[in-house]
Amino acid sequence: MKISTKGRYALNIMVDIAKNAGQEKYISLTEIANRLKLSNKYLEQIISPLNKAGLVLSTRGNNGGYMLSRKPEEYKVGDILRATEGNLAPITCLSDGSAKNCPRKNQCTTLSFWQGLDKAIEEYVDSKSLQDLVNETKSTKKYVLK
Amino acid sequence: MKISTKGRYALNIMVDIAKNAGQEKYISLTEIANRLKLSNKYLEQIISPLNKAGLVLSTRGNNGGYMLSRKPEEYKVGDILRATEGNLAPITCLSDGSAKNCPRKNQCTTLSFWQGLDKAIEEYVDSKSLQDLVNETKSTKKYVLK
DNA sequence: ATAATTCCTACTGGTTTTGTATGAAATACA
DNA sequence: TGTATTTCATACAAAACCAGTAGGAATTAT
Repeated sequence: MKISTKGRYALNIMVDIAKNAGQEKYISLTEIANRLKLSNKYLEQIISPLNKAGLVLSTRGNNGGYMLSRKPEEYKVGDILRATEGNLAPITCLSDGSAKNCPRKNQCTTLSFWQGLDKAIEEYVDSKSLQDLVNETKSTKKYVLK
Repeated sequence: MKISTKGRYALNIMVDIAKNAGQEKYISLTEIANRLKLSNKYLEQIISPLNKAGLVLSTRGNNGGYMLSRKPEEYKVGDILRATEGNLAPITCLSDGSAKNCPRKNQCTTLSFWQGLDKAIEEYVDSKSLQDLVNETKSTKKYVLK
């Protein structure tokens, strides 16, 4: 029951953009990758679905890059994860819809349990916003003061 | 974010035992596999950790098999899933404990989000019992009456 | 003895994950 | 206009993981 690096890195990317560009300007993936210490090329593949889903805006060419399309508080974390992970449903028959016309539907004693788990997950990830993550940034005050 | 067949089949096995043997007698895996229409050999591998974790009791030899070690209402579904899936934590650094001494711990803006997701999942799976699943069995009355 | 059963471990084909690699298309700027 | 920079698209590949199959040893009732 693991989230892949795509989902994890996608959150990191979005937090990085929120903190370093927001909706003010475009920043390049190279810049983001350097800060996150992750492969530029791999991040390209991860930001692509975010771009297609309209979660970020992009421009090509020199001085191009990405920026947020909304305010950080207007992104549910669930939006970001679903765009990159595909679907958070814990079992396939829920995510591909096959549960609805499953021949064993009436004999299945676990379906509603899984539906409940799916709901618990969706409700949690949709209860948090990108701004909530940005707010997690630890204060560096003690180092500054010293 | 998918549960593997191990976790899914483990629940099916436990429900089957609860419905057909409970703590009264031992039933063989062959019998269970036939009812579930799953591979006997594969189920052997799945029931093994359940046995080692003490969630079922077993006897070998002729007329051997498995039975529950407790009443169905005394199993949290989470117990069964954790025994077979290993761990339900959505990211590795939570399940292997590496988050605690992670060098980037203070810069990590997503850790508490993932901890919260983990908690939401654990709380849900621990709020349901094996008996809850058994109770999901649909009535076959309409067929009987017909 | 024999048949039935759990228990143990190795193997395997397929899929998914986690990237790398190559290059085309677009853009700013000198 | 040419060059550097950037996104965008697609192919490739190693490693890990998943979902089972296979063979046989140990145990037990009859």
